[in-house]
Amino acid sequence: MKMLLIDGNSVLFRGFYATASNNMMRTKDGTYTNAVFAFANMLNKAVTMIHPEYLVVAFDKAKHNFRHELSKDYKANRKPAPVELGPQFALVREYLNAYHVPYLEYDEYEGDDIIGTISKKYPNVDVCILTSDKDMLQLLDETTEVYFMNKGLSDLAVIRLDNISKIWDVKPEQIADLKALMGDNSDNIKGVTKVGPKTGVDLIKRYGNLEGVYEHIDELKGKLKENLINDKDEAFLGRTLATIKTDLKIDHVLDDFKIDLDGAGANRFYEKYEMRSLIRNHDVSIKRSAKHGRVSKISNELFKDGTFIYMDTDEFSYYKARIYGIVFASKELVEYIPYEDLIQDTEALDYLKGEMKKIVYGLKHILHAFDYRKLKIAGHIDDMMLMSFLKNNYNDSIGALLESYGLSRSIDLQDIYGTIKKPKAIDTMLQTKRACEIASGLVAIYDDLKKGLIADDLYHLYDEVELPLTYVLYDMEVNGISCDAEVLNMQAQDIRRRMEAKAKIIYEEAGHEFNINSPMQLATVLFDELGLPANKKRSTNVEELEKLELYHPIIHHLMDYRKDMKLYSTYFEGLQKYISDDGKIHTIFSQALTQTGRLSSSEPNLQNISVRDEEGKIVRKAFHASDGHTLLSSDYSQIELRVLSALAKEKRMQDAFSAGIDIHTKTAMDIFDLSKDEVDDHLRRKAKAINFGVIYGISDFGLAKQASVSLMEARDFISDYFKTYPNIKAFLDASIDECIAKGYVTTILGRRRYIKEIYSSDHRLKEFAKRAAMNSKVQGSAADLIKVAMVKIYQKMQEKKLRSKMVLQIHDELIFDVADDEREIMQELVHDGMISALSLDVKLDVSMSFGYTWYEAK
DNA sequence: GCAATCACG
DNA sequence: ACGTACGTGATTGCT
Repeated sequence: MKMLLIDGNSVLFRGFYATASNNMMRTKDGTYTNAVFAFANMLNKAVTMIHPEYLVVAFDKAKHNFRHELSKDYKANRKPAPVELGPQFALVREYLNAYHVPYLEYDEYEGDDIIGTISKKYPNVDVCILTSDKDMLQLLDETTEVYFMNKGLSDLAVIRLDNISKIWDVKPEQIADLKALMGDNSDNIKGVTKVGPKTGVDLIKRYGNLEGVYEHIDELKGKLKENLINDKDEAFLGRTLATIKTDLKIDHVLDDFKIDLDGAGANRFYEKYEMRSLIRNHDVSIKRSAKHGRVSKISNELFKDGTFIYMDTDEFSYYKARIYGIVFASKELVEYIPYEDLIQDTEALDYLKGEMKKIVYGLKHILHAFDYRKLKIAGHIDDMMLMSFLKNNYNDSIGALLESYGLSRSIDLQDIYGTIKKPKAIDTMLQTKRACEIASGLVAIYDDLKKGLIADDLYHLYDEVELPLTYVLYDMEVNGISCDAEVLNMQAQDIRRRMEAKAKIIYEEAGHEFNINSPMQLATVLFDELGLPANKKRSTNVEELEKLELYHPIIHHLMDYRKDMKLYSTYFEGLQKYISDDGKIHTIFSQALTQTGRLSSSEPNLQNISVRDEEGKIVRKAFHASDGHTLLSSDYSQIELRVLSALAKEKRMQDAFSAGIDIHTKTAMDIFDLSKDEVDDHLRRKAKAINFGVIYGISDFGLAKQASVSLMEARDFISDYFKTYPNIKAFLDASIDECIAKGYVTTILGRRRYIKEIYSSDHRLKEFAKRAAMNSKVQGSAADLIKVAMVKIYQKMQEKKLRSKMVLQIHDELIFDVADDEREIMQELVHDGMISALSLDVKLDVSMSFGYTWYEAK
């Protein structure tokens, strides 16, 4: 049996100084908490290390005791505690009460004496003393050890009889005598003049104790002897003061100290005083088991709030993720159930598929992983990944989320599982620890996060758009889109032959072979060997190559080669490896990634399949509908400009959209003050460039480059544009002002993008922030719009039990795999869903087209 | 692992 | 006087 005795004042003091700084830990209302935080940390660390059956904390009271009676100087030079520490004496008692840790304090005794007495009182109990006071070492014996706090909070030195020499080279019972000789400034024990640790230890080792020293006083000589004689009374008094008493009358029985921690109580304390990182550290049931009854206990406890379900997985596979285990977590319990146990635990499985509310991180991934293993999860499920994405713009990073709440980052996923190339042998202890820490961290954050969403007016966006959308995207990912490997491969071979021929020509022009794919080697050939005029950065991108086209025939071939290389490696060849056994490509839609609220698509990216030129566009011939189905492509026309005109309330532009006039032509007419017939292709291109420029966050330089006009001309365009559309100008200015005022900009549904660069003193960054602020409102609102449309259309399709499937989203375009007998209903449903997703102050328009392949449906 | 390039909206 | 269009992902070469 073990008992942990904590020297309260000593631990609190040392904890305070270990964490003291200019910017000390304090709560929102200014209460300093650093010492209590450190105290709690040490207490929990010791409890974890020792696993005591008994626990008690002893404090000093700032009263007079027998030592003061003996010496008026005792502790007389003590300075009062720093003002930041003072109130924490009461706070630590509140903490101990909350945690159900017994503590003792007496007017007439010091903490040391309480600990001394208890440590000697129970011969059958092994005693561990947590302190930072070296005096305590005098209590060491066969059954007593001291856990000694060093400088920081990180390590605890365990001092036993056999290693006491680490601190003092004397025996425990000699420590008071040693102190009597050398004195102790903190207690104002004067000691013998000119005797310090060195002489003191020397004397004690030679003569055993004070009595021994004075019996042999004649063996000493000189000043030392003189001082010893002069200070004899002082020395004996000092020993009495320094001796920890072990015979106090303490009115307690052992059972009073029986450990009975109230983890939930401690958690409430941590919550109240904003020490959330400690929440996971208390003695929750971090276990690896599937003990019968455990899960039902969780469900009973947390029926109202929901239980946290954390899926422990590596990141090697998305659709067929390996589930190592599931953590069930609540505020009181954290339990890791290994997969092998889980699948036999009917209670746990029933709980998962039952209607009780659950909270997860990354729902869509869990749905896939569960589906692959034939596991079920149902009920209302909150997804903290989506919540934190909306609240803080954290893109799919548990680490960042936990850290932002003052919780430590926990162990990196890669430290447990390694990488796909270098998988690790799994340390199950570490694995369990990590998963449980994350789960309990997320539990601690949930309420706050939800409150934050509501406070930031983001809850509707979460609950009515993002969360339902997760199920839509899950379905789209499951559906996939059929892709014919043969079609891709035929083209791939064609292109490869074409490229090889091109390469030969290029080598001839260059005079030797080199790696055309290496921009560095290519730059050498072009700028050094062929002597073509180099740009500042020796860039070889198309933009620069185009400028060189007239200088040398090699340029044209290079551009062809580059284009073919891209098509070959990324599309015609590259896409083939993503075709699964079902003949389909299943992309992954990231819902919590982009800065603006758009989706992103990866493995493979199906949002950047070639379309702009004919050679590339034929990739789309490989994507086709399933049997008895036809692909339907439906895209918003000019969605971002329409959103802009609505947000800016720019009547002239809104009217043009309502009238169905070509917007770029209309812009050219308006800014150049021309009739429709006077606007030629060239002018329309300029107008188009400026329209795009406005969406991207206008800059004269960017426009000049894009529209190939002079900087002067670009400035004039912009000035004319803003004169024509003054509300656009006002809107853009207001967007920047909003960003400066609040640190973020909002979309039509309240989605936020934080742009801290707006406060940068770096001109470049600040200008970027302004453009991003302008663009994000438009791009983000358009993203809101199509997300709502997707949810509405999906719900309608479910209601009507249609067999057609939504398969892709490309920012302003939706692709459906439509059952042939559902073409009419789908056309109407999709059209209406997209047009009326949100009520905007502008007419929306979609263009729709059917085709067996994606190429034809355009 | 990063830079350069280029595919899309 | 800065050096710039906004948002993504995949491939390649190179350190």
